[in-house]
Amino acid sequence: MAGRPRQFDPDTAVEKYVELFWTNGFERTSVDDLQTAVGIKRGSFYAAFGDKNRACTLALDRYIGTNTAGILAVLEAAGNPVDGLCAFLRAAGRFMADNAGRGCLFFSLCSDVEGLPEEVARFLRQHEHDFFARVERRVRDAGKAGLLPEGQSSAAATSFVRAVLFGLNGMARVGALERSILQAAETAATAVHYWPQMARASSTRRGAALP
Amino acid sequence: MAGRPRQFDPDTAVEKYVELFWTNGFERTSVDDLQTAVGIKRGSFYAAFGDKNRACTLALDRYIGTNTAGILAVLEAAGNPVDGLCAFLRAAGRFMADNAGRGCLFFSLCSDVEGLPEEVARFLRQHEHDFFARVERRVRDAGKAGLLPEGQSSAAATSFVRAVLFGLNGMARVGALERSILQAAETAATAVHYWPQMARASSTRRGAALP
DNA sequence: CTAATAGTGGACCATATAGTCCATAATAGG
DNA sequence: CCTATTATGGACTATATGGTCCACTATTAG
Repeated sequence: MAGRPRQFDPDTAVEKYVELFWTNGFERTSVDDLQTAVGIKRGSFYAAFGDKNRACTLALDRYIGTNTAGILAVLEAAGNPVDGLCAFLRAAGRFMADNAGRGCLFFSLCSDVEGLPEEVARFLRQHEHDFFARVERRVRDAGKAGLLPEGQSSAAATSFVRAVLFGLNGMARVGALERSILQAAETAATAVHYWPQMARASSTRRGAALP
Repeated sequence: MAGRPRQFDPDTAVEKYVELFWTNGFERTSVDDLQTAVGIKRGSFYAAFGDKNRACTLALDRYIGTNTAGILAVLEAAGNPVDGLCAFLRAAGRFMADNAGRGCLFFSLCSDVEGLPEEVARFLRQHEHDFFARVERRVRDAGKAGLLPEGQSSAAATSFVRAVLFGLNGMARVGALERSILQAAETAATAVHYWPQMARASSTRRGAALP
């Protein structure tokens, strides 16, 4: 097969795209930005990547393969599921603190999924589902070991973890201090650690029962 | 003072702006949307509101005066600070669950503050600061009563609450189930309830100490 | 050397956007 | 009634955007 060889490396291009989408979000990253970051022109960009949505999806995929996968590895590394969850929350805190101002590309795009093109949105929803399925697996293990708050489903406990992760991301994005982010993660981890000692409902509770 | 009378009510216009910015965010709400929602033309819009940034700030101010203030009232209503914090978290959960897909206008804009025009960003930062100052006041009260996790600063505990709130918002925006959001809030509230019984560091901890 | 193939630059297009301008219309005070 | 004053419609501008097109160029297989 003949043809003129590409004059840029699509792989390192995607790396730059990760950076752009991460720092500026989907809408505020223009095709122009994508071109100039790689030093190519429109023709080359569209030939290589199809369109902005695909470029974003590729960037996301790359991002997940590096950063997100790394955090999930922490979740699954520890022998004890509760230790895994705690280490996971702390690692997430560390990560968010290290990315003050922008947080996590994956969670940030997820938080804005309603406003994204369907193609990107589908990709995100799929991966968000998979991500928390892995969290829930770990939480279920904790449940089998009797380490969840009394009477609480693993779905409920997973929801808490999900909220904390989205929350740490939000904090990073509002520009919270590194220390605040780490403290929040730490407090969440401590709570998880104490799950086995928590009863589900307290006498002062107001809300209705939640299975 | 003479002059042609306005043919629309700026107050109800702002109400519609709240709805628009809340549902679509800042960028995805165009000046055109703002016009047509009120049934006015460009001249009238700019004469009445100045520009898009001011319209957004007005909408935010209105939103805070109704929704945000309402939630803060829950925080401060209960006699016991811990009960206040728990009720506050549950109320936030309820609110987010009731606003699946869009969450809270205030927190959502905060989470995107880096990408907003400076005028709006300043307004947001100011109010975010005030908001959590009020939370922290309540947390400090809890601290005085010895109700924080052992050795944990009120700043740290406040950060946790902050993360949970941003997290509930994120969950609402990813389209989490109503039940998941409520469960997350409930689990967080339970954790707060158990603060007095938590020691700060556990033997299995890894992270460095955080004052 | 030649032809088929694939990449490149950059002009071009349609559309959307925030914001300006101004002639016209509707008031209230004199 | 007249005039100063304010609001209105809507044309207009400048700019940015995602995306298409195509003549041109650099390859390699034969």
